Amino acid sequence: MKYVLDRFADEIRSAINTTGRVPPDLIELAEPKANVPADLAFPCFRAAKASNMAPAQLAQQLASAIKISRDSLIGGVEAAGPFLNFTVNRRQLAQNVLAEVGQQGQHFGGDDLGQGQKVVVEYSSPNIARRMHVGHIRSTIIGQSLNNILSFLGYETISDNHLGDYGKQFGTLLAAIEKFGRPEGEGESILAKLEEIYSRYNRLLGSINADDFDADAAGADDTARAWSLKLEQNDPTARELWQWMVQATLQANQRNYDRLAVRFDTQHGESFYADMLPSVLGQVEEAGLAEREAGGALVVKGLPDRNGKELPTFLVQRSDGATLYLTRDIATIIYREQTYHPAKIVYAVDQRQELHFRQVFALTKALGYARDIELVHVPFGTIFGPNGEALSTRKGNMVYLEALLDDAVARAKSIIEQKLSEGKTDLTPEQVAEIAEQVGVGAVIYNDLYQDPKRNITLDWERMLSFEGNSAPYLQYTHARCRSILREAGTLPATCDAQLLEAEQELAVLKQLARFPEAVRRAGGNYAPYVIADWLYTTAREFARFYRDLSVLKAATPELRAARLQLVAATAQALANGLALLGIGAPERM
RNA sequence: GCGGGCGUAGCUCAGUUGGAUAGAGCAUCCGCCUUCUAAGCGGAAUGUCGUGGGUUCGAGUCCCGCCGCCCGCGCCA
Repeated sequence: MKYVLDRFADEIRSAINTTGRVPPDLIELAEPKANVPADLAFPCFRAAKASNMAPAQLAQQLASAIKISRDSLIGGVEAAGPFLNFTVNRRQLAQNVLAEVGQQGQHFGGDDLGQGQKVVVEYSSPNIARRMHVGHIRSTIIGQSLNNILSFLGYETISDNHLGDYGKQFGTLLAAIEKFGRPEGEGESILAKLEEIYSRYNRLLGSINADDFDADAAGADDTARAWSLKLEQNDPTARELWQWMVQATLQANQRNYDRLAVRFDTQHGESFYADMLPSVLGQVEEAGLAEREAGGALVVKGLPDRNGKELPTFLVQRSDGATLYLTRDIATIIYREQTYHPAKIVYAVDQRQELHFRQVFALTKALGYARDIELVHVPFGTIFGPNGEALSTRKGNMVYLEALLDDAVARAKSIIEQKLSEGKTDLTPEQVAEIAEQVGVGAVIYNDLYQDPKRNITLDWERMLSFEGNSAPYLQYTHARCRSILREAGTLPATCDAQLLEAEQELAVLKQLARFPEAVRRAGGNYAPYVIADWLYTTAREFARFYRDLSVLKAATPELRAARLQLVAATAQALANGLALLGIGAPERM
């Protein structure tokens, strides 16, 4: 899809090309630094070298050779040393941007580049019978945003919550329920109780490490093993209890998902693929990719990754015959290939799984599957406690998602109430509650999306719940200010003369709006929601300057007022679109 | 040991396939609410871009070495 800045760049390339002085493959455009009074530049170094000329000389020649028609998007061209600088035609830009936002509304910024292609996005993936904690927040928030962005780019996305509902911890859980009784309650409290009896049972086994399942339960407890076996053999009692745990977990998590605007198309847990495992193992062995060791384990050695590097040895089957999650991940890819035929499968999963995914992807491809599927692991860093210490249930410093959201919302509420008492805003109690929810939750989401996901995060409550500067509330506030002006104005004029928007502040906002589509494409291409966050923040700042200097409602003429109102409406729309891609709400007032 | 990630202002981070004077927020200091919401705006101050080489017209960005921090490397997920 071509937006106004795309056409602007096309026109420039074509104009340079028409001069016949630059080979087409050397026409590369770059965005000038902020201090340069130009919108797009052609650095002439390479082209000059090719034609044995000084760069500045070529720039000069090109500048005089290029002719600009009256209705062109190019407003001007000028040589600045070795750079050929182009400025956009302000009037054309204003008209085009306002028309694009006006016509496309909530679709402005979207694209059709993913048309006809499916993408499976796997994220969140919490464990059954456990509360969602900081470890799941990132996957959930980043994954949902990626899903939104890819969908906005025209891909048909299938969001999948790959629940941890399989594995040996369920034997222990069933044994724990048998011993301590089935917990009662509602929502997360029931999960908290399950965690409690689980770790109590683990302590019985002599394990204190209940947090990351590395307890070596071998030989420790026959009961847990027996339950594990029963579950695998579809024993009715075991199945019923397991089913109940799954349901209780889904129900509790759903509340968090609703608050975070997280939606799944499917929630197939690992157990969903259980039937496929024997076949996968058979294929691995048949293909000669793995060796059966004396103990019975099936081991893959020396498998090259996509760069030809040898991967460390890994197991696809334990010596006791059980499968591993790597095996299940392969089955999952095969299922997705056969069911959806996706162009990509995107995993929003912890950075520490990097090797795991290289192994999964390599073995899957080696088996002949997913040949046409781009398998993408989008890794993110770890969240540490305020002092940089690791968070764990064991240490008692774990941060749970629901509590975190509640904290943020409470904080937002008290700030709104303060504004109310200062007479700075006027809201009903219902509105206060609703806005506090959007603002508080938005702050938490934004804290996770405003930077490159690869970075680790050290929790800092002050910053996380900061409502100033580069934060979700600031963006929401800017949106609310726009809406406030539009409310005061009453009806929005149907048409306006966009050419009246000639002030620098207006132009800066218009340019920023025009950059949104490219920001969305870059966010999608790099699996980087922070690109959207960056764009939102810059847009809000530009709008704040406009807001400070130029009155909309008291504009000098009715025509100018109408044009500015359209600009405000477009800004509000674009901000709302960007926030939606991050999963953040845009309240009408604050 | 091998592999992955990170290193930019006191703190938290941006910095497109190499391009023009390295940018924000927070914190600090100084200003701005009779005027569309001050969750805002303006100004001041803050940098051997971890380090040493190399590539070239040009390197925070690419290549190599080194240092520091985090993580991963068969029977957990």
